[in-house]
Parts: sequence; C-alpha cells; structure tokens
Amino acid sequence: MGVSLKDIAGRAGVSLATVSNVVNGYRPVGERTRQRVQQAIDELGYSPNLSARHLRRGRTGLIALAIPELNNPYFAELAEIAIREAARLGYTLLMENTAADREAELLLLDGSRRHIIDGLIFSPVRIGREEVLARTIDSPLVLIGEGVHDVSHDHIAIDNVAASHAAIQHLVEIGRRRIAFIGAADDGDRQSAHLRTRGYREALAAAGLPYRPRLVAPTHEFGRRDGRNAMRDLLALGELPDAVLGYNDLVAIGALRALTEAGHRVPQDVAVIGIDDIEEGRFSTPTLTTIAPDKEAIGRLAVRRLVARIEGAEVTAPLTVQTPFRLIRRESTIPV
Amino acid sequence: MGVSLKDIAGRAGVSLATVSNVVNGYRPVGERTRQRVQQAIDELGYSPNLSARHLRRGRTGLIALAIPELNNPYFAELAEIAIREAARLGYTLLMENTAADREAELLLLDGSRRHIIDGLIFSPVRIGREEVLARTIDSPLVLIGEGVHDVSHDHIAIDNVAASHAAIQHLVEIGRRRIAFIGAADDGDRQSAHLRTRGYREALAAAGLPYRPRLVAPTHEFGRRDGRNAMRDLLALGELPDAVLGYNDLVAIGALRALTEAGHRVPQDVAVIGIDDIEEGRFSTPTLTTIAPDKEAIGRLAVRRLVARIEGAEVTAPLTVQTPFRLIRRESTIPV
DNA sequence: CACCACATGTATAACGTTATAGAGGCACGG
DNA sequence: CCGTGCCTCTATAACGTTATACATGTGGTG
Repeated sequence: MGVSLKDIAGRAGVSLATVSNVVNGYRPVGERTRQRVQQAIDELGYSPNLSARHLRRGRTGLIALAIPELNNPYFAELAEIAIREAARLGYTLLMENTAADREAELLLLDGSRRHIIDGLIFSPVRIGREEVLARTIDSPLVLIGEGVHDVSHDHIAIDNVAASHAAIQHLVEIGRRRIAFIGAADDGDRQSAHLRTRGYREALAAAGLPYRPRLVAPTHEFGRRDGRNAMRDLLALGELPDAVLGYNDLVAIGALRALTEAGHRVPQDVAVIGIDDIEEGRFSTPTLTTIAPDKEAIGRLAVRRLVARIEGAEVTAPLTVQTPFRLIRRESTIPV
Repeated sequence: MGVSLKDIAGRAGVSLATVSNVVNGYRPVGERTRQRVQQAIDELGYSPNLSARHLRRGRTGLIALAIPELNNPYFAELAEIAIREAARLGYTLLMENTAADREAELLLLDGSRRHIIDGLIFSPVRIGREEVLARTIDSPLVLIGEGVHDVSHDHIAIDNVAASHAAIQHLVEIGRRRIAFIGAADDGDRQSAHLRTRGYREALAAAGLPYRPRLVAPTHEFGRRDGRNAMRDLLALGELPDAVLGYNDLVAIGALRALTEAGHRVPQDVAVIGIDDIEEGRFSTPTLTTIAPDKEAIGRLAVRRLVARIEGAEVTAPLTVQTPFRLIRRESTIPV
C-alpha cells in the first residue's frame, strides 16, 4: 500500500541504506545521488512509516496530553497552548480524554498506547499517588494539576489552596460576609476540590468569618449543570449568600444562571467568582470575575519539560513547579 | 526497556509464538500452558508494542479525529461522542487540531502521521475538493462538515443552507423584519460560511424581505470575539437590526454581549439565534435559541462508517449523509 | 609505489510482532 | 502395526526502519 524505502531505492537505483541516509541525514551522501533519491521521493510521494521508525529508533516524535474533561474549555485552552509549543519543538501532540474515569486513567499508564508515544503529559484526578508510583514507567511522564503529589515525576500545578484563598479574600475585601462555596469535594477522589475547599476555609478564618457548612455545596462533577443544581439546592434551603465561589468557572457560570433564574441580581445581591479564566467568562452576562492561572506557563512548561526528558535529561531530579495566578476583576463582583 | 513477548516466553518456558497466540487467541492453546503464560504476563506486566503490531499486522486500533478549532465547544462535544463510540467498537480515538490552518490540513493527508492510525475522520475547512482528491490515500478517510463536497469519500454533514434558512424562518415567524447575519463569508475559504449565507438570503427572499448588505457582517474567524466585534461595528454604523443570526453559537454569544453592552435588550429589542447548540447557550443570559445539529448522529455515524471501511468495506460506494437538525427555542428569541 | 585517510556507498542485523509452514505426539480406524 | 488426522506447540520469515560494520574508490603522503 504505502511507498517504502525499498521502492525509492529501486527507483533511484541505490541501496536502501542510502535512501535512509538521505531522509534523515544520518551520514553524508554525495550531491548527485542525493538529488536522484530526492527526485524519486517526490515522484512516488514517500513518507516514512512511523511505526517502523519507532520500533527501530525508539522515538516517534509524538507526545500525548491526557486530560480529564474535554468539555471543559480550560483544558481545551491549555491543549491549544501545548500543541503550539510541541510543534515549535518538533513534536506532534495528541490529545486523549480520560473523562475523569478511573479505569481510563489506569489504562493510560499501563496500556499499550504508551508504546506509541515518546512521552505523556497527564492530569490525573481519580487515581492517587500510590497508583502512579506503582507503575513501571518506560517513557517520560509529566504530571499537571493537583491530582497527585510527591511522586518522582515532574509536576506542574497552581497552588490551589492559595488560589481559592485569594478568591475569598477578594470577596471579603469588597465587603461580602456570607460566602458560599459551590463544588466542594464530596468524597476522597478529587484532590483539587479538597485543596480549594481548604483555601476557602483558611481564608474565612483569616478574615475572622465563621465557617458555615450549609453554605458549602459539594458536587460530583464540575460542569455548568452541577453548579446550577447545587446553587438551586442552596437557595431552596433558604440560604441566600451574598457571594459565591465556584470550584471553577463552569461551576460559577452554572451558579450565576441559577441566581439569575431565581431573580437575584448579580453582582448587586450576590457576587460570583470562579477559577480558571476561560473565555466564556469574558462574554457572560455579567462577565465573570475569576482567578486566572497562567495557562501559557503551564502548557509551555509541561511540554518543554517532557521534551527535555525525552531527549535525555534522566539525571535531573524531578521538578515541581507552582505556576502563578492572578485575580481578574470583572462585572460579577462589586463592593456591597 | 518495555517487557516484550520474548521476556514472557522465557519466563513461561514456551516459545514466543505461543505467547502471541495466548495474547491474540489466533490459534488454540492448551489450558495448562495458557495459564502459565497468563501468569507470566501478569507478573511482568506485559502490554503489546503497538508499533510492532502495526508494522506486522497493518492495524493499530487507533483512529484520529482532526478538527479545525479545539476551542470551539461544538467540536469538543462532537469529539466526546466520537470517543465513546470508538471505544464501544474497540478503537481508541486520538484528537488532532488543525487550527484551521492550511498547511496543517495538507500535512494531515500526506504526513507520516497517517502511518500510525488505521483511519481518519477529518473536518477540512481550508483546503478544497481538488486537494483532497489529489492525495493518494492508503488508509480510510471519512469527511465531516461542509468543507468539501463530491469527493470519493464518505461524507457526513448537516445541510447548512437549510439550517440557516430554518433559523431565519423562525425569526420571521416571530415577527422580525430587519434581520442581520454575523459571521458571513468574506472570502473563498470557508465553505460553510458561504452556505449559511446562502440560506440566509434564500429565507429572506422566501419571506419577501429585502436583502440589505449593510446588515451582513463578515468575520474572518468564528469565535466569541469575532461575533462581538462584528456586532459592535454594525451598531457603530447605526444599523440596529431587530434580530441577529450568528454563524454559530459562539458568534451569536459574542453578538449578544455586544448588544447587552450597548444597552439593547435581548430579546425584546433584538432577538438572537445561533447554530450548533453548545452547552454554553443553555446557561447564557438570556439562554440562546439555536439550530441544533444532531451531534450524536454525526459523531457516531462518522466513527461507524470509518470502522466499517477499516474492517473491509472497500467495495461499498462512498456514502453521503445529511444528518437532521432542529430548532431549539430559548429565551433569546420572542415575538415582537 | 605502498600505505593510509577519507569520502561515499552497501549489506545486514536488529526492533517486537504476527502468520505461515511444519514438527511432534497421540488416538483411532483399517 | 501403519497411515491418517487432529491437537499443540515451535521455528521462522516477514513488516519498514535505522545503526553498525564493512566494501569500494580516490586522493594525498611518506
């Protein structure tokens, strides 16, 4: 089916090895033969078989980015950045969706897909430290997000505790006192939800505000629907907060919708803030105040680190980086 | 580095071929040996090398979905469906982003990535019929979207003319008369923009309404920002429509934002409708009326068709399917 | 003129897998 | 007791590539 080196060699009247040398420039080739070979390549439309190359050389030039939610624009935006950076470094980035599924995450680490890529950038949310450590890893792995800590891999994430702390601090500064948190952790499996809950509690304590469990709404998933439903439940209970922090922008947008539907004015009656700075929040009504992680830094750093590992930085100790974030004030939060 | 068949064979004290037979069940293996082999596999943690398998067998079990805009939730939602369907059929789907870039689209067809996947679902927007036809394709290709027509490949899309026609018809039915179109085609390269523009014009004509060029705003890209800017320009020109059709939901949401910012009430003063039915439109304020393509059908059909080709339906003639769509009324359109 | 360095090309052994051909053992019918 | 067939298992040749070792020719140097 495909055109192979052998076909080119036959056409150009040279040996197979010479064609290979022309293609990858591994060894010098005379100008005349190079031209003949090149011409044959152009005529027959040859492109190297990646599987065979990988088998022989151990490299494909492919890396993968595995994310838990394809539907979350945060990851789509991150992926876009990572794809660009990978291309800049001569790699192709493939996306894989684990759909926040435990089995899918495990399969990613053990599975045969590992054999086809040179390295993996992985954002685990359902498996823990032990499970990551237990795997024998033959190709480089860079972790992103707060799913796992203290493992012997490069790890890039924002400080989730500090991020939600900063969000609450902003709400406190504009005079809010009854601050709800939508999208808290309801069981043990999503680490960043726990961390953001901690930041929420710490910030309340720092501001001298009481922690009211009835203002904290756990959700199982973290989409718009979950945010809306949780907010509705909170309102149904008769708890009207004067501010709401969403686990992420999607949850915040869901909460925003529930508040609007119930006739509460945002931001006058209730201020709303999210985390992620997805583009959607710049176009919602009202526009959404948010904590913006430095996606550019996360995406680029993850790719660069992975490529460095692939190209032989085994000796270097695993790197743990906390990328910066900043508060972006928009219409959804104003002083009381 | 990785564990290979040879390692398992050594451990279990059988031949390499026997291990292979245990793994793929190609030939019967005695119960006792099967167990020994299985045990060795479990102990050493073997997983087959996909590159080698591909090289030998010609199949990887990998298919790819190449989309023009990762940031567009429409494609993310479509991808999610396709990934599920692929998994159901025993395939893994990889996503690739062409970023609506001409070079990237061409590379996809010629490039060496083709060698690593069994087939490709492709939504081209920058290359045309001739360029698709000119490629010698060695692995199956299914096209989606309206980028290319009448090529000798399976092709799945909605009827874009009919879709925008339906949208305009709805606006007319609720009494709107000055209907703008944001996100028209401004040059030759995006086919679906042309088609949707045509549907707009045809529907106006059918309703006996004049076509006013000043109400038609072309954009180069089709995101929220583009919709907002185009709408602002329209307003700046003093053209206040009583309804707006966006090329897609993102453009419509951008237009919505521009209208809100300018103090116009949606839907009372201006009705807004989009195309795509992305989740975001179910949570915006106001929620967005839209033309909903059957994403489930498109995603599943594309994958099934591709898998059928991979598994040997070469004889069958190329299939062209137009998937259905329907109008979903939400808050952004009410009668005058 | 023998020798060596160097530049260029080639033959070939892997990489890990699967499919083909065939080897060995055993039971059964003639 | 031999031929036949079946049931297991094994040896081995590919798949397309790259790296190593080797072969050839050409020019320069002692």
